[in-house]
Amino acid sequence: MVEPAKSSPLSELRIALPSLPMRLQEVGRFVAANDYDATTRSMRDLAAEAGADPAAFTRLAKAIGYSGWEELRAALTEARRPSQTAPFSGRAKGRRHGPNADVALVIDKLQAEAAGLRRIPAQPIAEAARALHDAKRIWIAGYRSCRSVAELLNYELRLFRPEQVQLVGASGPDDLDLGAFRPGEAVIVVGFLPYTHASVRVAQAVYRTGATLVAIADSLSAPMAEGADHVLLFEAASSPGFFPSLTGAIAIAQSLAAVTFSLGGVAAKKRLESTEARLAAASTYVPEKG
Amino acid sequence: MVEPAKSSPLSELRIALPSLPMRLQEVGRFVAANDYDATTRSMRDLAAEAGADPAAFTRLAKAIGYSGWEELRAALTEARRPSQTAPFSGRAKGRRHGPNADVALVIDKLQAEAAGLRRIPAQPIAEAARALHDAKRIWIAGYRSCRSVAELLNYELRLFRPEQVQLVGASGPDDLDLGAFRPGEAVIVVGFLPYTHASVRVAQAVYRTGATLVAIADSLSAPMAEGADHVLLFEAASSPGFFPSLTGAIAIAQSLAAVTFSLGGVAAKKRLESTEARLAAASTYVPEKG
DNA sequence: CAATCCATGCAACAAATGTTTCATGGTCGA
DNA sequence: TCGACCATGAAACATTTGTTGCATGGATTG
Repeated sequence: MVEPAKSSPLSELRIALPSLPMRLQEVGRFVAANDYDATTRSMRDLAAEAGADPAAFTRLAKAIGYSGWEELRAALTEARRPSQTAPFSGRAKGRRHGPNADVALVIDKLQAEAAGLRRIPAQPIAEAARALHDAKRIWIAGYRSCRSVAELLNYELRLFRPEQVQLVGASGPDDLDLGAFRPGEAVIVVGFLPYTHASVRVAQAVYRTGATLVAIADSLSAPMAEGADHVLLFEAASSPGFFPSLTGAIAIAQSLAAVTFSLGGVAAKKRLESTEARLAAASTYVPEKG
Repeated sequence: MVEPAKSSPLSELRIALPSLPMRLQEVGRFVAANDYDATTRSMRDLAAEAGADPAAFTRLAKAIGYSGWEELRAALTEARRPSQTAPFSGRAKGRRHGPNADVALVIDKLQAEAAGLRRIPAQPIAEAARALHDAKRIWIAGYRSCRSVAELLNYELRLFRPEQVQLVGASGPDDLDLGAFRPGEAVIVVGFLPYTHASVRVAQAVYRTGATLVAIADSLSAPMAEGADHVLLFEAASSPGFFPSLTGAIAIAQSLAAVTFSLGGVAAKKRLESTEARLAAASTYVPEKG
């Protein structure tokens, strides 16, 4: 038999799963679903919880190419090892090539992003959320790669404030919306270096019209951050790679939405529930299986 | 003696550390620094690596108030369990009101997201990137809140592979694209609970057509993950709040793009540079000052 | 200086672990 | 229908696990 290219034990398991005997499939699914317990608890413990025979675990491991459960579990624990102390990162740093160089790159990147998240100031987010809560209407603008952030924010806010949240440029050219800002409304602009002209134009329009400006940016000196009422900073360049990191911006956006929702109290909750009910009625989602 | 408030076993360990015998301090520091290995490997193994006596571990555990090493390890294991709420969210939940409640919510959320990022397995991402690199064409699908992830991925990949990357449903109804998948092409599907019918349909179409399926999902048992060639897992429910977290998915998407780019070598680099040059010529961006 | 205490390594212990073997029951093909 | 085959559970196996008792050696105290 030709040995397939080595990969994550979990995916090995998953691809071999359909061709296995029924009981081993059950056990295999259990392992895949509880892989953390698989690495930490004992075989007999797992067997008891899965309602299966201990021997089934050994057999499963052998069926997918390991010498036994012990070896499978060792592979799982290595695969689950947190990125900060990853097995190869130390060695791989010496030689920047080879099969592990890619893994090292991913590990570095995730590690840097996690560190960047911890440096995001929390207080400004809470304050901005209050501003959003008080706003009669919320506009959201973001261009190019920042558009994903803007759309996410738009999506989540609309879940519980559907009529009052709107993407800039959603229903026509941006310029039409730029004149529609009013005092008492809030405008969120997302952007980082290099800054698009479009986002700067939005910021200037907000300034002119007297609306409240919330900037999500990578620097205090960003064009859309100047004169903003709330500036929420994240680190776009903190991680290796060739694109600015957006994880910080996404985390800010989601925190912002979460706090705004929590400020909304029972009214927001009711709104969210009715939205969810409508989506369920339209059978947008696959029903959960027991 | 008054028992201090129960907290993480690691912090219990740290505060008790200075008052311990020298050898137990060594061992304690070793455990604190390698707590992942402490939960997965055996006491004797750790002793060998730390250059200490196995018994020292039992003694250490007893010295800080546990019945033995086994109980200490169980506590460490529980503390490390993924998908749990942030360590100090318990405290924040106590006082859910007051002016700082919002800030606490944000801090909890960011902290949890950062922890979640570290638990993302790196290896599958590197493998999936290789699959993308080898693919003749790349399709990307994501619906509702996951659309932002899909669009970001689409944006970044198109920076250096413009003709070969495409959003499913970008140029018409989804159904047209579903029949266009071919073997040798790759399709990325992003989704988490609750899963949309649309994303599942895409996954099924991929399966039918023999293309390579890369799933970015929150669970191995997600409908689009079954039968996928690569499954990239993130924790959507790891952070407090009312909405699944997308930071993990974004981080995965960006890592995926970064590695794929790095695999592309000089050709990808040239492509990226020419794209940037075109954007600059169209004066999309505000020129940098200073 | 002597007596004591305590930290520390070693070795033996019982318990629990992963593995293997064997008997059983079911399924498929001739 | 019979035979071969395989999946499956129960029990026995050797190994490894965490623990504890004991001897040693250095530090502390009177």
